[in-house]
Amino acid sequence: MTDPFDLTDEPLDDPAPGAAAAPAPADAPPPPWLTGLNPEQRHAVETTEGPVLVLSGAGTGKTRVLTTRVAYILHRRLTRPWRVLAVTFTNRAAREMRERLGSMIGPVSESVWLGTFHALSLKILRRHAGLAGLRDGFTILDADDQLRLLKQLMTDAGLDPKREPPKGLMGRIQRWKDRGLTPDRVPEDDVKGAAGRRAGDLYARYQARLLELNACDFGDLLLHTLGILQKHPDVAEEYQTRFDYILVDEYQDTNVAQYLWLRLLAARHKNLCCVGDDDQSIYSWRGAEVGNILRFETDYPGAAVIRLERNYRSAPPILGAASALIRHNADRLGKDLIAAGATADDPDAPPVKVRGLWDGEAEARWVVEEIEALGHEGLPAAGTAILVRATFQMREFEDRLMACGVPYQVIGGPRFYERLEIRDALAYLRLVAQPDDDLAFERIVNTPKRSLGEASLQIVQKHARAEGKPLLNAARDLSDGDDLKARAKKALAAFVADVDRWRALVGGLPPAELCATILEESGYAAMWKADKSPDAPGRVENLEELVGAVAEFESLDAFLEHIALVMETESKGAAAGVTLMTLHGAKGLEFDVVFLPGWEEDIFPHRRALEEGGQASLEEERRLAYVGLTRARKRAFVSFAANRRIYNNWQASLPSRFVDELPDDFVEKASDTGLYGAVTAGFAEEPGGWGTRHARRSLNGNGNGGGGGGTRLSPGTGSWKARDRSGEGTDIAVGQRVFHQKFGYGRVLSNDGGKLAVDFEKAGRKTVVAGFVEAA
DNA sequence: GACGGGCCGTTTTTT
DNA sequence: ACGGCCCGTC
Repeated sequence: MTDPFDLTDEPLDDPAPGAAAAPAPADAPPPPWLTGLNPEQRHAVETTEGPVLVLSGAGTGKTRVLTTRVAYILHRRLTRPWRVLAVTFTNRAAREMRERLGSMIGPVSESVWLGTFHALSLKILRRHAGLAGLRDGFTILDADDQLRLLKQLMTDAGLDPKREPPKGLMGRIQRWKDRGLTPDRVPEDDVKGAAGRRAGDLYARYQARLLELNACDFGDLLLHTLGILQKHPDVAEEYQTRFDYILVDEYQDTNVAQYLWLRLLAARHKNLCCVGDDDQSIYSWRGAEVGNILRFETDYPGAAVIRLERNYRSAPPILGAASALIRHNADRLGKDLIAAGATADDPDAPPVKVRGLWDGEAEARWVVEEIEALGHEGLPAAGTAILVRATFQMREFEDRLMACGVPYQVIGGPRFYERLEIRDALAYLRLVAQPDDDLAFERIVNTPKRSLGEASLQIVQKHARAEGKPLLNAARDLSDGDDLKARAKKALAAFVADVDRWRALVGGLPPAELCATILEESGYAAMWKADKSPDAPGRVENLEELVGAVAEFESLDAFLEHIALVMETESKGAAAGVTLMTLHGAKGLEFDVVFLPGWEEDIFPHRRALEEGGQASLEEERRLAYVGLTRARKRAFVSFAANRRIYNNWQASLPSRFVDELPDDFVEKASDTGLYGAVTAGFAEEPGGWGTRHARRSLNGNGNGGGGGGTRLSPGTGSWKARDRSGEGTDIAVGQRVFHQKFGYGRVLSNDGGKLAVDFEKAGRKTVVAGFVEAA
C-alpha cells in the first residue's frame, strides 16, 4: 500500500510555473462530478478566487464541496496539483478526501498537498529543521514520552509531583502551544499560579530539553513551522507563492496556531477556502477557537460567505429536533437546516424517541431491545451507533450487548501504537534507524533485562553528557574501559554490538524482516513469549501485527515517519456490529440509527464542563448533543435514567435540560416507569424551585442498591410530574404474582433490595427492578 | 528487581 | 468501587 503521508514530493521550485495554465476549452462538457451539486454547493466550488467561508451544516455535503472544489480547480487548469494545499484535522478525513478526489480526477490527485495540519507541518519542517534548532531525523514524541520528560524536569526543579501534577503543567504547555506561544511569549499572568509560579520557566526548559534530544512534540510541529514562517520571510515567501489555493476542513476546530499558520500561508494569493460549522465546534477544551470562524469576514475583507443548509442525511424529525435544540444557543452564526434529497419527503419518518428509564441497566436493556427490534425492521446492528458522553458509560452497554449476543465494536479505546509492547518495539526500530535517539535508548536498553540497572545507566548518562554524545555512543565508549562493572560492561557491549549489527542490515533486508530479526535477536519477543501473565499472549500477537504493518512500507524510515503521525492501524474490514463510541468520536460520521443514552444533568451536560466553563461550556455541550442527533440518518433515540450508580453510589439523576429543549413536534416522549414527565416547561423561570436541578441528591446513603421503587424520588422535589409511585416495589413479596410491561406476568422468586428475580410465564426467568413491575 | 500497600483520580482527545 | 501509579520493602 502507499503511505497516505508520503505526499508526492515535487520540487518546491516549480519546474515550469504556470506552464499548464491553458484553461480547459469553454465548450467542453462539464465533468459529471460537477453536475450533481445544488446551487450553493456549486457556488462554493466555483468561487475559486479570493477568501471563501463555507458555513456547512451537518450533512450538507461539506466533504463533497471540498473535494469537488479541488477537482474543479485542477480541471479548469487554474493551477497544478502540487500548488494546491488541502488541510484536515484527522488522518481519517485526509484519507477520505484523498480517496474521493482520486475517484474524481484520477492519479493526478496524488500530487495535491493534502493532509493534516500536523503532517503538512512535518513535511515543511523536515525541509527546514535547522531553522527550528533541530537536526535531520528528529523524532516526534508521543504523549507518554512528553509527560515522562516533563516529570523529570519538574522533579529536577524540586517540585513535588503530588502538589504540582505534571499532567496539569503539560496541559498548560499544550494550550500555550495551541495559541502559538513560545516560552518567551507567554503572558506574565499565565505563568503565575502554576507549578509554583515556575510554569513559564519549566516550559522553556522543556523546549530546550526537546531540542537537546533532537525531538519535538505534536504541538511543536505547528509551532516550529509557524516560527520558521514568521522569522524567515524568504522561506515564508516560497510557500506563500507556491500555494495558489488553500482549502481547510473543519475550520471551527482550528486553534490560534493553526489560524496563524493558515493566515501566513494564504497571505499572498488569499485564495483561502475554509469550510466549517460553528454549531459543531466541540473542541474548545483543547484549544479550538470558534472565534476563528466568527471573525473570518473581518480578517478577510470581501470574503464570500456561502451557507450550505440543505441536509441530505437525516430524516425530517431528526433534523427538526436537532435544529430546535441548537436554537437554544445564543452564540452562533445561525443556520437552519432544511431536509433535502431522498429523506426529505418521507411522511412516515418516525419521530425521535425519548425514553426515561429507571436506571442505567434498564437503559442498556432498553437500547439493546430496540436494536434487536430494529433488526427485524431491516435496520441491522451494523448501521447502528450508541454515542455516549464519556467512556465510563460504555461498559453497561458492552455488558448488555455481550449478554444478548449482539456484535459490537468499541471505537476509541487504547490505540495500537500506544501499547507498551508496541512502544518498546518501536524504540528498538527508532534506535536502529536513528542512533542518537536517546529516549529510545533509555526505553529499551534494559528491556528485556540485561542487568543494566539504574546505577550503570547513570554512568552512561553522565559520560554522554560530559562528552556531548548520544547515549548509544557513550555506551560504546564505556563498554571498553573501567567505569563500569565487568558484568554491566559485557552486557552493554553486547547491546551496542546488537544495535550496530541491526543497523548494518537496514536497507539490505526488507523492513519487516529487519523488524522481526530485531525482535527475535534482542530477546524482546522471547520475553513476552515466556511471560505467564494473562495479557502476554495478546502482546505477542500485537508484535506480530506490528511486523505485518511494517511489511507495508518500503523502508524502515518510511514506516517510522508514518507511525509518528498516524497513531492507529488502518481500521480493518467493515464494521460488523453496533458501534459504541463517544460523541466526540462520532463527529464526521453518520449512521442509520443512533442511540443517545445518558441525557441526564451532570452527565450531559457534564457537570465539570459547567463548573469550569459556565455558559460557554453549556453551549458547547449543547453542540455536542446536536452533533449526536445529526449523526442519524433514519432513527434517533434519546434516553435518560432516573438513577445511576456513580463510583458505586446510587444517585438520583434528573433528565438533561437538553431533553426539555427537544421540541414536542418531532419527538415522542415516553417512559416505562412513569418517571418521565419530568420536566415542566418553564422550569427555568421558577426561582429557587428548580435550583435543585443542579444539586445532586444522594439517593440512599445506606447503599442498599437502587431498589425500593420511586419512593425516594418523588417526595417534595417536584422533579417528577409522574404519578406518585411511592411505595411501589418495596411491598413486592416473594411468591407474588406481578405484571411487567415487557415480560408480562410472572411470579417473584426473590427480592434483593428491590432487584427482583421473576419467573415470567412467557419470557422465562429474568432479573428486574421492582419499579418496573406492578402487583397483578 | 519483584511484589504489595497506600493514595489519587475518575469528560471529551487528535496529532 | 476500582484501577493505575508510586514508593517502600524484602
